[in-house]
Amino acid sequence: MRFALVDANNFYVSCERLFAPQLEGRPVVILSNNDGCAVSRSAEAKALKIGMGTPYFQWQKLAKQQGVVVLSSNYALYGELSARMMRLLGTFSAAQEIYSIDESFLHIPVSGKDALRWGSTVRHRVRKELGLPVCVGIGPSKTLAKLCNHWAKKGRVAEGVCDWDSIPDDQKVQWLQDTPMDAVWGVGRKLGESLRRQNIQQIADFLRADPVAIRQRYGIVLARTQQELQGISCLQLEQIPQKKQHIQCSRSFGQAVESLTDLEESLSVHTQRCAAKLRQDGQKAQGVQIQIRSSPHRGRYYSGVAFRPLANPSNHYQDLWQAVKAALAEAYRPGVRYAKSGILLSALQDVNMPETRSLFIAEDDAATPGDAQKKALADVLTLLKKRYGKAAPGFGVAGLRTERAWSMRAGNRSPYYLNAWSDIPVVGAG
DNA sequence: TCTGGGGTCCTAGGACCC
DNA sequence: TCTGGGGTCCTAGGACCC
Repeated sequence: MRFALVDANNFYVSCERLFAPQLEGRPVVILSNNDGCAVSRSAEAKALKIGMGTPYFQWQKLAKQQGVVVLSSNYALYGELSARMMRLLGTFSAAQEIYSIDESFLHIPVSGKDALRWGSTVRHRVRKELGLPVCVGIGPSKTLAKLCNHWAKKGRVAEGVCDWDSIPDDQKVQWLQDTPMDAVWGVGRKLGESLRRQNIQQIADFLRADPVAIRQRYGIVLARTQQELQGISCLQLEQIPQKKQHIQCSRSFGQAVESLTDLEESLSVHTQRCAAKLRQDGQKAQGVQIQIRSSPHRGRYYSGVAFRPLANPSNHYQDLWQAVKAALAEAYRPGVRYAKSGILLSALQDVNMPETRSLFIAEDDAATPGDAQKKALADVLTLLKKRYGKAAPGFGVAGLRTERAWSMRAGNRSPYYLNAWSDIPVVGAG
């Protein structure tokens, strides 16, 4: 069995260019939430040495001088285009794993040298039907498919398709000799540094290293990576998305806040998003953790974390909110300039599994709404959300004010081309 | 002035048990 | 002076991914 990894080229930038063709050939950078750091860069922007994940203020001047187009991120747009791309990719193979917003692993449905032609077809159809540029890496393991995709993106092969089995042997030796370890899937900055200290610089060094020593020093994960690079497949395609073990929602504030009220508002919004994610995943939570913290980059750092178990497993806002409020009271310290708040739901369980309920809470207490009523209300709110988006009603302290001190900054967001009639471009309107 | 968000997995260390 | 061994469970923190 061989694997393909199909990965879009600077996906967010490519999405923006679809609707703004004048951005072709120009340096373009997409910023993270709050216009914080660079998360997607066109080839031209990479050439200007604007690093992935670097804070905007560090290269703002350069961007201005060089005429870089800087955009806030528009996740509604990227999400919709991602869904279309994944649907199309799914038609090329019986087995697909959606690995990230812009990547899919696929089983290759053809054998031998036909793989190259198959990859080329995939690439051309995605380009033609969706307008998105992608590269295809093909190999006998997921890690080698990833590596070949990396080489394809670096332009080492013609046509953006790189097949491990089609690389001439002498070339393979050469590439393994000149590709550094941190290009490998699963090897980041720290591991890369540590390996370098062990005199393992390039992939070829790593392939020569003693597997027992690797297993002992670095653990099972890297030992597996070594096997995968040798063409022994250890990682299977995960076609059915696993249920999540944690669900979290957090956001940095547009500007620092100090008041309990502001923190409550933001946490209430996170609680509603978390509850929606939980129901979407078909799960209930048994515990809630909140975190409020100041900026780690300035002044004295404060991080307040508090946990509350839920009396009964739940996926309803009303129950979660009780726990969140209690946790907030514990974690809050006055006088701190808070930069971020977040919620983490843990001990999740399938809604269909039998649950252990509290002995001490009367199930038929008429004073509190029962689960059926909460569910009915949640369903209605979900529908309204779908129809009216941000304008839909929500619970409690959230949604009272539309302009909040803590709202995100998004100075230059593109229109919702695919989600709002009013934002659809009109051909010929200039 | 200004530094994202949401996941996973692994390991170390402490509490506790017999 | 000298203070066991082996197991489980939980949590915190680190590293990685995109």
